[in-house]
Amino acid sequence: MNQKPATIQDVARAAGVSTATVSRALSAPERVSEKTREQVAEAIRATGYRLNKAARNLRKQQAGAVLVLAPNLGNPFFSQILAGISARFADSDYSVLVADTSLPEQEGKRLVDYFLDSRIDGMISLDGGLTTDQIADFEQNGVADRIVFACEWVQDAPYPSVRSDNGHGARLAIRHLYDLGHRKIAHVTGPKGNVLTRARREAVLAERQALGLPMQEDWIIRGDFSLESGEAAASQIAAMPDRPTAVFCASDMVAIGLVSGLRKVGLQVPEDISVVGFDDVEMAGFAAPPLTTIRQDRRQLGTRAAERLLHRLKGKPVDACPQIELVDIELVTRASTAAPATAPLERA
Amino acid sequence: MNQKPATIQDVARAAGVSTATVSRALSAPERVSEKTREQVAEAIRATGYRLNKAARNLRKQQAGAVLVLAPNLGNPFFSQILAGISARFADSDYSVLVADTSLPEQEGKRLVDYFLDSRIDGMISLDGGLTTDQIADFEQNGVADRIVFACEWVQDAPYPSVRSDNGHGARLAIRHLYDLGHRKIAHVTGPKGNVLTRARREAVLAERQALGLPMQEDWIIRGDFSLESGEAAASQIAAMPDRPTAVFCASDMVAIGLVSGLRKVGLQVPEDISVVGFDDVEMAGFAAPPLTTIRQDRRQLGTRAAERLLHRLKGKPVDACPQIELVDIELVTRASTAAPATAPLERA
DNA sequence: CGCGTTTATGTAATCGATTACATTGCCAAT
DNA sequence: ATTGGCAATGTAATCGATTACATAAACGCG
Repeated sequence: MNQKPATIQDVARAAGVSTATVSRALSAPERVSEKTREQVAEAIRATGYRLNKAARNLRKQQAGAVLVLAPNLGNPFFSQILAGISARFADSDYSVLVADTSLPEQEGKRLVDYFLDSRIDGMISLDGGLTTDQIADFEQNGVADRIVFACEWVQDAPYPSVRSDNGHGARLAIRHLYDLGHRKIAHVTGPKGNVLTRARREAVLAERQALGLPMQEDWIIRGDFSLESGEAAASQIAAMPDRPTAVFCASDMVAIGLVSGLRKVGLQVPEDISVVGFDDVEMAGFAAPPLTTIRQDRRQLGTRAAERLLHRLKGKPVDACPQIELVDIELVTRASTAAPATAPLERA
Repeated sequence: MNQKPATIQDVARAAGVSTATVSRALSAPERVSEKTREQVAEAIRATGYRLNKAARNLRKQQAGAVLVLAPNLGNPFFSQILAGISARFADSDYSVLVADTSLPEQEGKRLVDYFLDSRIDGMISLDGGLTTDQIADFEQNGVADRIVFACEWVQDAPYPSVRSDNGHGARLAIRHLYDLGHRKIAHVTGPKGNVLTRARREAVLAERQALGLPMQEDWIIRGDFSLESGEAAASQIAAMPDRPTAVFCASDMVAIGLVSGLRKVGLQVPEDISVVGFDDVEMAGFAAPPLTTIRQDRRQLGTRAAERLLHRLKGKPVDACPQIELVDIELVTRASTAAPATAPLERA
């Protein structure tokens, strides 16, 4: 019952036509007559034919797959974007491959090898931290125009990217805290060298300046988007002589870690300190207290990047779309922010 | 500067040998002489040759890829497993493809088509909820022996699976609560029909019985692993005339949602109710209060399933390994569980 | 009617590897 | 010297599609 799968030859024989006609009936139906088309359709049904993608790919000199490069698949933030990408490619002729740049197994490998081995036709990178070597590899091998960035991007490199308006998000956060009455606002950043870290930090600084808020060196605290770094930031903040009344975190994970850490040192959120996150991961609304945050539409980041890559792969002119596509971002107000407690002085 | 990539023909010419020899030098070095091997190596260096996987795959009648089927990529629980799988395949000749069964785009498609289109050689399913139609498809097309389940599995189907010892986990949870002094223990389950739901529920029932604990119909509450279902369970529990003093949840997400919901109705964890989760996602340790839970080694679930599939694909005898591989599980005690408050009666 | 054009289809080369089978040369055993 | 065996390599078929080019039939038009 388990024969060899039918090939296009078998179909051709069954339909009484040539393989060329079968191929055409499949990929360019308007080029064969109504009658033949039906015969072929019938023959396909009869034989249970399925096109062999490996054969097609070889002949068409393509790979039929795209790679999604994530800095850390274990992070739910990225998997949502992946889901969006996956959705967009689901009904295309491309398979979606994934690779994790944080994996030690990947260390030795050059990314461009995926292209050179004809395993992929294009790539969406969620990792803006590619090395200059890697970038150079892409240029040299002429695959640079089949790469799109989502969420993160590479500074000063000519790759199209789909991203959230990080500056706007950061400004919304600061503005929200300001409107609540906060003046002493700290910021826990992302990891060093990260483009998001930079975009958000710059916007925080600019907005604080614009609002005439006090700036203190140690109110900018280095984090790395992780829960742990948020918790670490909590002890730093608790130890400050001139303690901020609010903290804007570069990610929800940091914010949740921070809240957890603050609680451990006896500080309540939002009574003692207000906290704003970034991303609006599912968990944010269920944290204690529910987290005020900046929502990124992660799924849309994914689908739009996928869309963009598909265009590229179809050979659409490179300049048909803007290099940078911004996805809307919004403030979600929950219980982790409130007006600051009246200052001790005034209370006395 | 951007020539056509070198083929095996180019290498053969450069090395002054035939393509067959080049191929052998690459895939079976011991079959060519030392000298030739070096010539070929040199020619490869000189030409910058890279093997074309599409061509190899066509000839070898394989796809060079495996599919990971996830019920929901957006769920951090699955992405960790995916990371494990990805790691194991990183230095193999297989690419890792992902698909999300929750995607509406996938609806119409038959899973077996991935095999029939020669897009994949094997599959790891994290979804135990495949329909009997899908299973039948696999059998009929002779691909059933290239499928491995991880984490979840299909009841009564002969697929190998790597899973946690769910029963043991559930017993650990109940036992832990019992040891703290709890007697009225509720359980929020997973979704209907899910194998994990069943395994954990059965173990809960059995253990409660073994310990001689009171059983009440409504102390088994249907959930679906999600934050929302945990929150919903909270209101149900709050409304119970005879309220349990502890709840064991089928997932951490449920537990976190439950804690959040309980807080909203004025119940404190662990003072009023103790809560135990399942999975030990990163977040668990940072929840408020930090969550006592059953840790699953998700990464290992992934790597071991990958390992298993690789064996299958290498044509190793099907029965060389046990059908079911269990991964260790452990209780992680944190602050969401404590001894129950003294009963009102005794207190009076 | 005759010629150019269009439409439908067939023939066969092609993509780049692997591998069955053939060939060659060498060495040892008889 | 002959023969058998083995090691190293070459020749060419093969995987299953796509597509350039060729061909044949049908059609239009003066």
